[in-house]
Amino acid sequence: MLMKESKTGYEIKKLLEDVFSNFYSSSYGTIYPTLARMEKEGLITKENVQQEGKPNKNLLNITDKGRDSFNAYLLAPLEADSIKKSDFMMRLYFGEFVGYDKVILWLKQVQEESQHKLDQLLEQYSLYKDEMHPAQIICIQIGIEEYKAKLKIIAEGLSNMEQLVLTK
Amino acid sequence: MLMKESKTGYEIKKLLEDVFSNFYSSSYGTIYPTLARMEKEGLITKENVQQEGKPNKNLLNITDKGRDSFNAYLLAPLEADSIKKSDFMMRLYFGEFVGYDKVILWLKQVQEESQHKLDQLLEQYSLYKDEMHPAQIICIQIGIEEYKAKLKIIAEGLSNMEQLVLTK
DNA sequence: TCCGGCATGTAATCAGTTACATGATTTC
DNA sequence: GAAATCATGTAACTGATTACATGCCGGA
Repeated sequence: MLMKESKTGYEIKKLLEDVFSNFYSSSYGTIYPTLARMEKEGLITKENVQQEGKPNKNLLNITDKGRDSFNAYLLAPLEADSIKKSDFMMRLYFGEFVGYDKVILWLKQVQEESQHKLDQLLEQYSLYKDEMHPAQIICIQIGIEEYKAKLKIIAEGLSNMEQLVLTK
Repeated sequence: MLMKESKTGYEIKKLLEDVFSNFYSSSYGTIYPTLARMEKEGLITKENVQQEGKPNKNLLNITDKGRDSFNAYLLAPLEADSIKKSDFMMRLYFGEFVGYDKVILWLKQVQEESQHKLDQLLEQYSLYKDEMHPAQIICIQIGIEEYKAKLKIIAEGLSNMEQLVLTK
């Protein structure tokens, strides 16, 4: 994230919560210790910047060693994705042990959340697609289409379930 | 998993690797300690079964207290999904720092893996769909359609990328 | 002969979250 | 007056992975 311009830990956190939130998670408890380790290893340097009305900040700059390390990472073999643990999917799997009404509730809840996530991605896409690299476009499109697919099945499942409730 | 019939820790592990692998991960290092804790809490009982030619096994049975606990879980609010960390998506996001050829390599690799996962899900679906509960069908269909969506974008992305390589 | 399957379990390690502490400023 | 934003960081805890130990059987 520092390849193009320097950032603070706080800004990195916001980026992770925003664009990266679809395939990465984090918290201050990992970010700041990692940053400290990276400084110790000479991958980044900290530059203290005084501010008025706001707390001082540490602007992080990437070093040449840091650039080398990042490039080496990009050339290294792809790491396997870690599985997303989904309580929703788990419950669907055990849906036979609850009533249809409960399953419908779960579906509606996840439908709403997924729609919200999709809307966010679509907005990001329309805002930035002109300045995005082709690979980034693929990245965001995968997110978009995965949510659309999920929402499609949820909608179909809901109408089937609601039919089942009526005919019972 | 014990609601319908008793199982061993080993069988639970296999199930987690198989059907549940799309939305849950695990290892012996979590399974056996969890099982031990559940026995201590009175949610399950262990029944030692002698076997010939094979090591003895501990058949796990759910208790009434265990059933109550499971039902209480199903009635409790849905827990948020934990994010899937994806090295592939992360690299796509930073694709501008490598050549198109490298991005194409990543895409092809994930294409193959995803196709394999999709084939597995489709096979499971065709084998068991007649005996599956409607909610389970939704669960497996979400997995199937998500992989299809991912593969669709990867295929589109690949042909765009290959075009870009040629015209450069 | 070696590998995979059956079967249970532990120990060391690593990674991650949550909650806190601090404190000024701006917005509702 | 409360809450959110800016901003950095730590400590305690929880959770998970990895690798190992054990050992027999059947098949390539």
